[in-house]
Amino acid sequence: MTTFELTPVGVGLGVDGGPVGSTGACCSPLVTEPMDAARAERLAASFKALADPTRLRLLSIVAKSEGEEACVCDLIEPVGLSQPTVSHHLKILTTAGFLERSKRGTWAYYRLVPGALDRMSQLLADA
Amino acid sequence: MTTFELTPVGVGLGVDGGPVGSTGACCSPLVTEPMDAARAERLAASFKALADPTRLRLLSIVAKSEGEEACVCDLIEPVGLSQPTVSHHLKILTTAGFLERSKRGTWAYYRLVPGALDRMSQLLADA
DNA sequence: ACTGGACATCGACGAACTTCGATATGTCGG
DNA sequence: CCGACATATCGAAGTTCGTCGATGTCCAGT
Repeated sequence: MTTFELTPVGVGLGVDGGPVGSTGACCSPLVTEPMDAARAERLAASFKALADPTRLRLLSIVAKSEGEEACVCDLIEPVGLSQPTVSHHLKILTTAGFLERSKRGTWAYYRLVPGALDRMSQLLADA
Repeated sequence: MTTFELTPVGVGLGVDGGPVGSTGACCSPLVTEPMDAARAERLAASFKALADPTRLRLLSIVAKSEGEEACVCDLIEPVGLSQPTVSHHLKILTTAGFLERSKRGTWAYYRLVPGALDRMSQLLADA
């Protein structure tokens, strides 16, 4: 597992419409800088955390829960998967910076990290 | 391959802060509807197309290219992968609705589909 | 202390993904 | 028509991912 990134970092796709030296037909050699591999890797890790239907549903359920938080037991039945699997997905979302965990008593409550999704939104908008 | 979706469809994560019948401690049985499986599947498919560093770099390069379009030969060298691999990624991005292809002569030119990324941005913002 | 419950971790299996070389398709110039 | 080139498609190999059952850990009652 390529170890998901800690937090979604803000970076655009890097558009600026700057004129590039136009070669006649094709294959102009200078694209200056596209998007460095490291940045692409981090961004992809964030999107990867969102690239699963179960995880999107988990985010949705947490978001619409009272107090904007939900414990694992609230999440197992709606998604229809085993408890270890749900726990696994929640860990991925937490490691990626979209959820935060707070344990109270026997239960573990998950809630949305305030600006996380908005930051991803901004990334795509700036593209 | 789970056949990527045709176009990113607009759907929010479904937040509305509505009060749910509060059971005493935990595990309230009624979450009404989180996000139907089909919607989650489509959204996840779109994110999956963005969940790869190479594809993000391809989008970036295309976006900052002159005329906002680039042929495959422009893309192979920057990402440092084989031509079949680049072609493969471009197909995924095209099938997902982020790129469109137009063949002129021997070359295939790819450009961003106008509202595609913005639509994804909106999805996350509405969450 | 012991039992029961909530959650996390581990190990394993099948499916999906990324990548490549080889090959097919299609286009232009001679 | 033929050879050179730009892309796409086709297996195949290696890796990653999603899922589960079994197990470990921690907390609250009795």
